[in-house]
Amino acid sequence: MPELPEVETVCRFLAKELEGKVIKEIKILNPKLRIPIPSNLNTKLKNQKILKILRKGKYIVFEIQNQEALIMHLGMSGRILVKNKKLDLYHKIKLNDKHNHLIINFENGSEFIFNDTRKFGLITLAKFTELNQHKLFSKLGIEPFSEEFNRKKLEQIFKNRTKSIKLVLMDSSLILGIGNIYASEILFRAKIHPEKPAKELNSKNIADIYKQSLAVLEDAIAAGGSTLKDYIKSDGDIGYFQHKFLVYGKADKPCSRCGTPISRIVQSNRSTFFCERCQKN
DNA sequence: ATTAGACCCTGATCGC
DNA sequence: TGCGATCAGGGTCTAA
Repeated sequence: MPELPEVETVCRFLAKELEGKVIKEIKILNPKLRIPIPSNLNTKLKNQKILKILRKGKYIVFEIQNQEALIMHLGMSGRILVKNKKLDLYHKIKLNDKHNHLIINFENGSEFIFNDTRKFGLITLAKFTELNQHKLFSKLGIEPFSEEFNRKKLEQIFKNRTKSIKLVLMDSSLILGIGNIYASEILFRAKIHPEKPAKELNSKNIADIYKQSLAVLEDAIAAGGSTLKDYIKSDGDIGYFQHKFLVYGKADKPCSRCGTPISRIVQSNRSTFFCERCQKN
């Protein structure tokens, strides 16, 4: 379920909590995920220090002292729990342990748990220096928070593309990190119809999409960050954050801008929410 | 090459 | 209470 902002928030928390920490032991409870968890994880990573934790699209990458890269993806239902003695005192909300896939114990007593009900997530290993050539990363699109992401580049991506703009925004081989929720939110704020073929957008539309993409993602990260504090105090779970959305999940509710009931349609098996009246472009 | 749709898996919820 | 249909914020594979 997490999109770029949620993964970013998780990454920041993990970085704060685990960078510089040394892995004591990794236990694989259930290797069955989108890619099976490699059985040699513990052998490869035991007694190794975590140098850095970073985000690539919706992937989380742990740079390990021995130049291995531990790669994780949360899929739809993946959640991460970090517990240490202090947090454990406050630990109230329990995940269903049945879906714990992996536990990492650290030398300082912290415990990291990867939990994924639907098993669409993944945990795997790669060489850190060869990350960009890795099968998972080699054909990824542009990162919204990078120099590459600008109006010109968007224009280029949209040009000659018959695909609907909503599906283009969600296509991770073109643009990274925008998922089903934020695609709807961005188009609402940019006042563009989700089924509009990308190539039909004019330069004003493109400028709006550029601006609103960044704004929506930044807002969500900010919201995640502020939520995080409270989350950690009461619970080690850093998987889910509830943001307030303008259109997502609001079918039949009045549009916040004009009062027209929000529409729900299906594009490529995914729900899209939009306002027929506001999003005519 | 590009696109829409089926599919992977489990659980919650809704209508009958 | 039970049952089926539908839905859920991910990506990948395939057929056209």
